[in-house]
Amino acid sequence: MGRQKIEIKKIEKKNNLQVTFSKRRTGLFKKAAQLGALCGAEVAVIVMSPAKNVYAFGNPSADSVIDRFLARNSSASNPKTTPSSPPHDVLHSCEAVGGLEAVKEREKTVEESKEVSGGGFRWDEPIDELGLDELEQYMASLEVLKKKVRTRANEIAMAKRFFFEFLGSGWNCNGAKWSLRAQFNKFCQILLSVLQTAISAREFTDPLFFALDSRCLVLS
Amino acid sequence: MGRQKIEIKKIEKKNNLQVTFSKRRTGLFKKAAQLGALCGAEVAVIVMSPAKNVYAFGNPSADSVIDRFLARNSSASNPKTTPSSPPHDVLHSCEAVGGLEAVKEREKTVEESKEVSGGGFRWDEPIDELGLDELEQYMASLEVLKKKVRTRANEIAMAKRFFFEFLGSGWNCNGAKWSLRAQFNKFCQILLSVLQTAISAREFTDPLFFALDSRCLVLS
DNA sequence: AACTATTTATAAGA
DNA sequence: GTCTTATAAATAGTT
Repeated sequence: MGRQKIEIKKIEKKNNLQVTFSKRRTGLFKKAAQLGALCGAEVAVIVMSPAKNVYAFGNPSADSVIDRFLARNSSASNPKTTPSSPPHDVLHSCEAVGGLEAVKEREKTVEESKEVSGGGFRWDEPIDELGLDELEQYMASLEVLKKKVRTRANEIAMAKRFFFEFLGSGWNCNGAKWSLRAQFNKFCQILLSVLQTAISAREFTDPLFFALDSRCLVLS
Repeated sequence: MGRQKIEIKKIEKKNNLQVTFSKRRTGLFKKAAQLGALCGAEVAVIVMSPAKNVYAFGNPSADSVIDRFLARNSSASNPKTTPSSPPHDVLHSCEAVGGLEAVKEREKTVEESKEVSGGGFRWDEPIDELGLDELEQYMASLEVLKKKVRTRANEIAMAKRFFFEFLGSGWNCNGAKWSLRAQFNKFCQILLSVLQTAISAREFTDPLFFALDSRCLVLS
């Protein structure tokens, strides 16, 4: 929102970063204050700069809000987060989000990206019976997948970095078995992080969640 | 910022309030995500509606930022609770740091909830050198984690189903090795689906994506 | 849940 | 840091 549009990615010029950090931190606090004033909501915002300076805003106070937040998260009863939404509601909401055309469009896109991303690698193939040779083949297909992902034209920046960070490490190790385990470990980390971030970042009325949800039902 | 200017004071019409709360909460989270992405800052935002529903955003996670915030505040250094020159409406609701006892109490709570989530299972522990016995132990801890997740109070409906679908299958198989591979395979499927769905379903200006993005950089 | 007229935030420049 | 200004982004009211 200024003289020109900027991409939302890490600002490289340190001078710019400092200025933007200040301006946007101020803006964020202002928005938080307005939300509190307009809606009678309790709000806490904590910001740590890259240099680890801490800034906080709270209405009525950061502490009180954090206090309640933590209390709620460790208490036994939590009305908002009780597991009560039936699958049928979920499906309904999912469809309502985009409309039928949008859903079909999305399905097409998913199909396409499956084909492009897959690179001949069968994600759903059982690997329990594979020997070492086959495991090496398995890893080779992952290599192909890696290349395909690398060249996929419409891969957006985020997904790209996500994949590249993952694919770029732990690949050139000694044995397939080692890689498998290492990869398993890494997947655990990543998935857990994805979930934690998602849980803390979004409402559960979010389309993405419904999509994930039905996806998982299919996968299970 | 709309059809007409509004005063920043409590909205009386309940219908309006609900709508504005939703819109502005979303906007606030988005701003927070952008600040995190642009400046590499850690950000946590907690919002409680008048009806006491809790919404949180965190980069890398609300808990981690709160954790650091409390740690810093209890170590007697001076946090910059009030940034250099905020507008008056912000200033008056910026707050001073709370008492030491309350902080310690909270830290305990944080530790507890960490333990509950982890179930004694170390996600970041290398598993490359483990023998079969240890793998069985490994799986046993996953069983514990499974139980803990099952009973964790603040697990929301979606995340619960997501986890349960995953944890509920392929668990009671013959050997740890089989399970490892099966789990790896399943993780591949799920993660890929998560990404594909996310990629096709959402804009990349979405807060979740920024959150995921910085998360991944940390993980790599 | 979309749309759009406006207001507000802010990127770049002084 | 401050102030200014052109532009991008958020959003109040509307359908």
